[in-house]
Amino acid sequence: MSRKKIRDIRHGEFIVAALEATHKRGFHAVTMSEIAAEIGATAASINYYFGSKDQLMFETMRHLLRILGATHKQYLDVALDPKDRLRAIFDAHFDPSFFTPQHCSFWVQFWSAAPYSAHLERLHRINQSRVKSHFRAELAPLVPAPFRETMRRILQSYLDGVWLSVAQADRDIDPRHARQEARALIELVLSAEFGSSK
Amino acid sequence: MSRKKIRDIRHGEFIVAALEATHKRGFHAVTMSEIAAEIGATAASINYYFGSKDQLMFETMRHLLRILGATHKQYLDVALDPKDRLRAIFDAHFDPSFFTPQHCSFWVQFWSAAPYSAHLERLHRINQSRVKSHFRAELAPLVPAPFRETMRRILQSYLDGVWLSVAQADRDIDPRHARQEARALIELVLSAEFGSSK
DNA sequence: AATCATTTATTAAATGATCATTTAATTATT
DNA sequence: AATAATTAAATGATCATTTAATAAATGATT
Repeated sequence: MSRKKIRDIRHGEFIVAALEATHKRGFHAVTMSEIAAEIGATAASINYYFGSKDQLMFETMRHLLRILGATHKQYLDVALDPKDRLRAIFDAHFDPSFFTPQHCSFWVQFWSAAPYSAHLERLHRINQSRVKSHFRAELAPLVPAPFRETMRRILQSYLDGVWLSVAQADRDIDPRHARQEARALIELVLSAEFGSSK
Repeated sequence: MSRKKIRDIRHGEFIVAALEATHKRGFHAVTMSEIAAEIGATAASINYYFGSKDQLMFETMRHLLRILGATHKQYLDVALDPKDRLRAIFDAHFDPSFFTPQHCSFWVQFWSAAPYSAHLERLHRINQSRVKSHFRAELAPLVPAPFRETMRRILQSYLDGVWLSVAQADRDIDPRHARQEARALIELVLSAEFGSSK
């Protein structure tokens, strides 16, 4: 049980450190030493555990993706109807454990760095299409096919835009408020009169 | 008339070069030499004209902000009613001259860099509040006060989200399509039954 | 026009700073 | 004793920026 302990502990600690230090100094500006200092360690130890700075950033992003996926799953499991399932996507993204300046900030910087790194881009693509196909699936019973893609893009762009704004706000954001507005948008989208339906 | 010519020509050339090179290599990764090479010049000449790399990036962003502001103004000038004026904001952001991978890409990277540079943040804040107050003004005659801010945030987040997606798409985006979807969202927002109105 | 002095543009090479990464040694665990 | 964890110091690469020199344009004076 204690065979892998230290390695796993450090792994987690450095990921938290990377999130915190990156939020403070920026994805590119942040140095190995700053990240290490966050937990009173030294730059060399990051390489001991992760091999390189890029790998650490990669693992940190993967960590966020895992949290997001798991949180989403939790909400899905208790969703009762299609509308609930659609809400679950937003609820996951706006979960208090996730909807923080640190996370949104790292995420936005990851977005902007992804096109320039094969590894990051792969992660980004995987998540993007995961979210996309969930949106499509949940919208299917709610919106007629001809309007579905437009509605999906509206919802998905909105979602990204909200994270962007949190990454840039100094003030802390209230997750409940974000959810409330997301629900308003969902109502709007679903209340639309899609030509044929009226 | 030819007193300032060379200086002005180079100024413009280097800004175009910065946009192009940044799109290719990324905001932070791009080097002075790469930018200069874009127009067959040398890194030192950038400092001759701009003083520093930071200044060049700053001026490049200011250039984009000016274009956006001017384009918006053009659309406003021909808008006939409140709904047209609201559309003008989207039309400007999705103008073919502006809605390109280069521009959106630079813009997204600027967003992510802004919180870490006093200069950039100032630019960002100025533009953000300019757009915000336009949205507010145009929505005023169209949406009852209690819902206005929510609708504004929905529209503005959507707008940012679309640019984000363009920055990440390899394929070229069709400005007409973007406008069409923006109009769909506007219709949605304006067709909402705001409690009291029905 | 022609000459030369002055200012403006441009560059190649030098400078110096900053980092990620490596290495080689030290300390802690098992 | 053997392995794992940690670090201080060395290495080497990459850049932005400076410097010092050269080339090009300008313009004043014959």
